[in-house]
Amino acid sequence: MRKDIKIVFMGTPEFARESFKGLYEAGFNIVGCFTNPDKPSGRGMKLKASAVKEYALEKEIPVYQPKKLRNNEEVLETLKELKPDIIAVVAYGKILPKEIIDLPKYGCINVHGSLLPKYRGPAPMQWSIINGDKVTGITTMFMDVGMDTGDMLLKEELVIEDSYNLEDVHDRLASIGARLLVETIDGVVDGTIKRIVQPEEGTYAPMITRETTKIDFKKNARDIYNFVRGLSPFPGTYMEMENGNKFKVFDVDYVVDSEIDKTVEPGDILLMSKDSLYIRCTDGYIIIKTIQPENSKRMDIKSFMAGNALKISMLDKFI
RNA sequence: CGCGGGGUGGAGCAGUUGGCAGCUCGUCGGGCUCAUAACCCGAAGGUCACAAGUUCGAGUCUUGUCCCCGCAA
Repeated sequence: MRKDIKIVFMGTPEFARESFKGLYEAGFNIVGCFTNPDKPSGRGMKLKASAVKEYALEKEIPVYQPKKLRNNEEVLETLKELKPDIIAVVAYGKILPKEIIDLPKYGCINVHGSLLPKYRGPAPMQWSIINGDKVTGITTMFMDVGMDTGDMLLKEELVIEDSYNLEDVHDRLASIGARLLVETIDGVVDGTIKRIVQPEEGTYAPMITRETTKIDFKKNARDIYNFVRGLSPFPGTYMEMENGNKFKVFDVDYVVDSEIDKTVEPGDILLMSKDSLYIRCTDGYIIIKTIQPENSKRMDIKSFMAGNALKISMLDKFI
């Protein structure tokens, strides 16, 4: 009976909340949840609770928000008192020390947003889209002390449609993850699941930083397209003009054109009209569809060109 | 009191040292005839967020209030 299985859940953002919700609705006995401390965010820097905390409060599950886990006696004591059979970890944002990993009877189970051993690390979904992968998925695994290197349990693939952006992939993987986590725990408890050792070699998906979200027009059209959708709608990408103006870009189309005017260089404006803006890249051009000027909100290109056309001229160049 | 931007006709914006409220688009009507991004003419539509103040006169200056947004997390 699921009700007899005591679970401690650890997670922070929305992606984790889906799994949390999945476990709760599946009827497991969730005895507590760990999530990152409330952080100042939004306008006015007011403290904001994580998505997981909000859900926990709603379901009246005890919440713990330690700043650190390593060498933290209090956390260890708390966990020993909770006596979890399983600790389920989804996008928690902290590395678990060995003494916690070894604590639960059945171990610690993690949901990861890629087909391991590809894309270990913090941003698997983003990089799989950016790299133009056709397929990604969810892997559940037993945690070990490494970064997403534990023994794998269940996998499920997701086809990345050409039209998907990060939000599409994120939402789909979040719900697959929730379902797979429940299946995994069922399987681990009744012993019907077998663990698969990961190959040593894998790839790593590093954190996305602000600096890595700039569009480089010296790349191919298809790569830029993947780059933009892999980072939309959050955190978004941006393009920068020679004069320092920056524009966030959330949605683009692309055209590969070998006949393209060679007098126009990558980064140059190929064409602008009342409702369009085409920018040259290496093997074609990028059609801007959704844009956001600095200090303004995002808008479709038509609205943008209606009011901001004077701020951009054909002579401007994106760098 | 984290930093910053803004509230002007349906949308996006401009509005200089305070002096009749504009632009691009859309809408409606008409013409042309079909335009490799952009055809032409005309019309409707605004208590310039709200309140008070300074002034002969405030979208524009001062003060207060409400609302919205970006960065950063």
